[in-house]
Amino acid sequence: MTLKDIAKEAGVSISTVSRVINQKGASAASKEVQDRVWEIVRRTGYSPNIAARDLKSGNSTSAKKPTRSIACIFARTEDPMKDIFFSTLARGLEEEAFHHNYIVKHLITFVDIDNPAEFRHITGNRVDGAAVLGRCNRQMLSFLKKHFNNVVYSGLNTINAKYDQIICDGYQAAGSVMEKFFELGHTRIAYIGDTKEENRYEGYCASLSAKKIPLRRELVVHAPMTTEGGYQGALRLLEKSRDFTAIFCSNDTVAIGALRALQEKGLKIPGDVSLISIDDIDVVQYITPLLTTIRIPIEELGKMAAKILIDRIEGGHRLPMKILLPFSLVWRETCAEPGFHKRENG
Amino acid sequence: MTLKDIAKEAGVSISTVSRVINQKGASAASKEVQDRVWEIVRRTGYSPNIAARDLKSGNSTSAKKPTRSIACIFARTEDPMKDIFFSTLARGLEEEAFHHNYIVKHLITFVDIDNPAEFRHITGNRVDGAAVLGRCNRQMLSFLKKHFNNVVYSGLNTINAKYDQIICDGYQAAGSVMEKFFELGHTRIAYIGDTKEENRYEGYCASLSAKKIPLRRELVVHAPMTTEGGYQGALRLLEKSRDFTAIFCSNDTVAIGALRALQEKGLKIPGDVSLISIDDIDVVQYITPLLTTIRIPIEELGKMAAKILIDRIEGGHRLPMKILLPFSLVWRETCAEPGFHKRENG
DNA sequence: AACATCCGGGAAAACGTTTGAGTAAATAAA
DNA sequence: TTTATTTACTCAAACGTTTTCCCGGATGTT
Repeated sequence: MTLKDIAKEAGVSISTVSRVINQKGASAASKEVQDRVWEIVRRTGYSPNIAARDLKSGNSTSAKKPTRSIACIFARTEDPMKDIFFSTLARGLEEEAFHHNYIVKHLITFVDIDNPAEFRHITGNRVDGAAVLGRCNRQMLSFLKKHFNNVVYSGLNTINAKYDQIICDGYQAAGSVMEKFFELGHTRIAYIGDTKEENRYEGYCASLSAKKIPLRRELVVHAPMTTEGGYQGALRLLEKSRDFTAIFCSNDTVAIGALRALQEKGLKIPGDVSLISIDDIDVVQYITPLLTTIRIPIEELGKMAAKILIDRIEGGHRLPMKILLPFSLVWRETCAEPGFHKRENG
Repeated sequence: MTLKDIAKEAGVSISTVSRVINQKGASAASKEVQDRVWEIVRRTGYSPNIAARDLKSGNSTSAKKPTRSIACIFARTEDPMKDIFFSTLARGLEEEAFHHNYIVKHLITFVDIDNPAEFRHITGNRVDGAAVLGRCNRQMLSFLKKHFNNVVYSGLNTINAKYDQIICDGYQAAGSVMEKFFELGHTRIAYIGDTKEENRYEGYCASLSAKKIPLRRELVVHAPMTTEGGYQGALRLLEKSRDFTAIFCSNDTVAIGALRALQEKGLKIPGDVSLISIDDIDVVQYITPLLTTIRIPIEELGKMAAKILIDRIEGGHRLPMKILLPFSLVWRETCAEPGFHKRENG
């Protein structure tokens, strides 16, 4: 079904049909013609060819007419638990976008964010801007910038200063975690999580070095930031060394996995080992023991990302901006002073 | 940047540029011309206008040329925990689709699945078919059918037989839950969850009636299927009556919320009340007590949905098919015989 | 020498819209 | 009555591709 078909059937010109459908101005068409056209539209289930429409109205080129839609890009992990973080972020984004009358298109890369095939997938979309969530390398970023023009990053890592970024600083958050550990008297602190291009790991290292505590390789295990990663990571850690009183997990998901491994090995949390992580995703309130973690205002991060992206799209600002949202440690049950258990029992 | 611009700059015709870029056959162009064109393409960062391309190649109309992409449609809830179910389903879908060299576009409706504005959002996409997840009314379904032609539903509810559906029967699952309760000696069984157009509630009612147990209105509470819904639902249930020994929660998310409410009110699970739910989402293995629940093969559901949808797209079958995947009760810690505690202690 | 074949390349017709310019009739203003 | 204005349309030109048909020349075959 095309406008031509409708026009023929209604006995009017294509332009008339187009104008009826798009309600252009007052002198659209007579009531009679309008009714005839709409009847056909409804009966045949006609819906306009968006490619043609976009092509004509310039929606397809660089940035003539806005689409009032933004892309939300992130890489799907293999871990449902980890998706909670992204879901929450995405919800914030959607909510704020909706509030501005924007639509968000979810461009979820499946296999690999570096995969050129994924690029094609992403390129296929026409949006006014893109928000990229979680993790993103320079290559991807510059690609997105070139293609979508307006880009904002949201997550825990600081990225190249030429992009808008709304972040909760993982480096500083890690610092807070370590400081809390130090404050409680811990010095032998292990790390489980990603160690590559990861703010949080850098924060861990920096905190140790600021305290003149040497970094012990046997206390850091590189693991994917998933429950399985946390589980296996903790197991590997225990194999390498037991000489630690605290573990810093790079996120809640890792912590949840690690917790399970530790418990299976008969360790008491926080009796034998204290544990702090980062994120405060929704589920941590329902697991036992309740995770002591750094609260990231995830939904706010998403909302702010939408706000900044839309502001940029609409020309509100031109200079790249970096917005920092605050975090806070929420004290729950997985953390105590070293030797806490013994003293309590003795 | 358009083909015309490149053509002008390279001193060749538009057709030649197009051919070079699309690598058509052997007689594309001389090495010399190819190099010249590619140089300009790279330098200017040209990328083809997809609207024009789609329009021309018929990708925009009904179903001439396949896009090798499918839509994944579901309604975003306000609860991150509930999203786990959909994430898992979506991952299965993505994985299988990827395996068939299809791309999945995520069309997440935000506000309301019945909202016409959402329809526009969805209509904007060109895909070969659509998989709709979780919940879906007839109106939406027929709309999708009309627009996307190939539609498959996946979830726990049986839908109109004229659509492909790959489901895990919530009605029967509810029956299994109730049977288990009966087997353990429970007769006063409460229900928390959605009661409208919901298989699971129907299963609850049917099981009671099969056992000649009258349905007691004070033991069923209608609640949104979220943690908050489960929490509030359990609270309301306790206000209305305490005369029950077991609760059937319509999904894990509700169960997790309910569990919290019950524990806050000082009830022992499973000592004072037994609890069974449905889904077996990933997190239930990490909460305390471990949920006894019906295991739905969520990821399989997604995979099968992709498989069937793609088969239909490629003309593999024409008749609507209903595929049932098996479920199984996984026994964990929230369920026991009534009076279990007393006997154990005495 | 005559013929077919192949190869690099061009002209132009679509694809389904939107929209500015134009027109004939009806109505309003002079 | 004539002239302006509105109403209700139609025509046709774009938008940026892809693709079919064409052509001139080089090469190969009788």
